[in-house]
Amino acid sequence: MRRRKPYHHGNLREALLEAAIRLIAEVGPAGFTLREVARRAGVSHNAPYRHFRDRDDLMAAVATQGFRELTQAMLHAAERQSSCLDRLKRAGLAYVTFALRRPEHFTVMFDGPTPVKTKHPDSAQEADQAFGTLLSFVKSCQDEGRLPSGDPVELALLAWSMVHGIAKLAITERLPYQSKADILKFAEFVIDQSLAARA
Amino acid sequence: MRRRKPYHHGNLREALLEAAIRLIAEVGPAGFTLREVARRAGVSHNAPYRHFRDRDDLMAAVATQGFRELTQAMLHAAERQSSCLDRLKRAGLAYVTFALRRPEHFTVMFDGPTPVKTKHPDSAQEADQAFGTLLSFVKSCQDEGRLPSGDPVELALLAWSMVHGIAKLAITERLPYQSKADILKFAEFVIDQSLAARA
DNA sequence: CGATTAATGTGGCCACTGCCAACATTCTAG
DNA sequence: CTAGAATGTTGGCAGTGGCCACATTAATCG
Repeated sequence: MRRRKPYHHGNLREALLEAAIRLIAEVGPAGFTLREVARRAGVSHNAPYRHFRDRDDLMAAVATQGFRELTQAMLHAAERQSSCLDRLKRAGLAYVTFALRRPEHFTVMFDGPTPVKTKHPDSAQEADQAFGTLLSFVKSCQDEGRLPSGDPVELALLAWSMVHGIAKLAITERLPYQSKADILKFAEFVIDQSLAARA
Repeated sequence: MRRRKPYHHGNLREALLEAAIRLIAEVGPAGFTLREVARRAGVSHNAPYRHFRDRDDLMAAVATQGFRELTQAMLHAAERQSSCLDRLKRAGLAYVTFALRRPEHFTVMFDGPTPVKTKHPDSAQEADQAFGTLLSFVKSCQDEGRLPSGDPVELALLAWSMVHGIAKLAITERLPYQSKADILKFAEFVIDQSLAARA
């Protein structure tokens, strides 16, 4: 759409998104401020309104990007795994890894009560795609008879709840593990337990 | 401490807490405002500062109360269960039920990045007690040989992650279930799967 | 080309917030 | 009964989100 320096600033929208992400990383989603974002992008406090309806709209854009990255991370992690169960496991670990690497993204993606979902279809669609990725791994395991047949959605939701719980507790520092490595080890333990049960 | 009508207002602290909880229930933790709480309690916008250091301190008080209620709910649910596994299962379901009944409390309790934990020891202590309750159920199952021996903390964290993930996804409306009954049915399915695996 | 029009960025404004300081009132001790 | 502590009030400041009217630049079309 905008290949060459398009308008006044250049490409403000992208710049604002970047600035927003960095700001959230510094002060958290709560301390996040539209005006500070504008400041960092070097524009007036009102410029962002030309690209985002309001504060929440910018947040939703951050979330959208986060979901895309999450989907990619899961797909990438599952590559080159010969066993379908391994693919599922790797995807789950990638989910937790993503949360640890981008805790602010993760928070924005999942803490919004759901205004994001109703008023920002882009975000919702990317979220569905992320879940769809997990779901496809579950289905392929069922096809190979490595998971019990039954509602694949229910099983995928089980897996999702699992890794989501771990991720959320981890980034809010509720788990008694210090390093990311320890957290991932715990995640692996949990996933192995769940998968071993029905292998 | 304060049995008889103590001071000017009566007992402002309690009134503020109640007003805060109702306000959060209406507008969510984000839209929550100290001044609005004061308004609802019928006092000036600065009165709350005599009872709470700042906004976060009030939030922490809400969280503290939430953790207490959560602990009670789990203990109560586990009563009169003859099997230790049933106690564990009931406690887990009570965790999800609590989240569904008091989503605002739950959000305040677990969404804070962790300023709550460091600056508000009361809240942290009540949170530990809630986890301790879960842990005790796990331990008693191990003692009876109904759960594999091993680090009980690790198993309790597994259980916690599980129900926490379900609860969080449920109250942010990420699960494709409409009624609380359906959500609880799903939670039961998940718990049964996990427990059946190692019975 | 040149002028019109839409897209983008700016400064000013309002209501609101959290929090601080100074002051007023009421309770409790001595 | 009085001094001092506890509680509540008024006023103020800096900062925010979001609206408006205005300025400036880019894209389009005669």
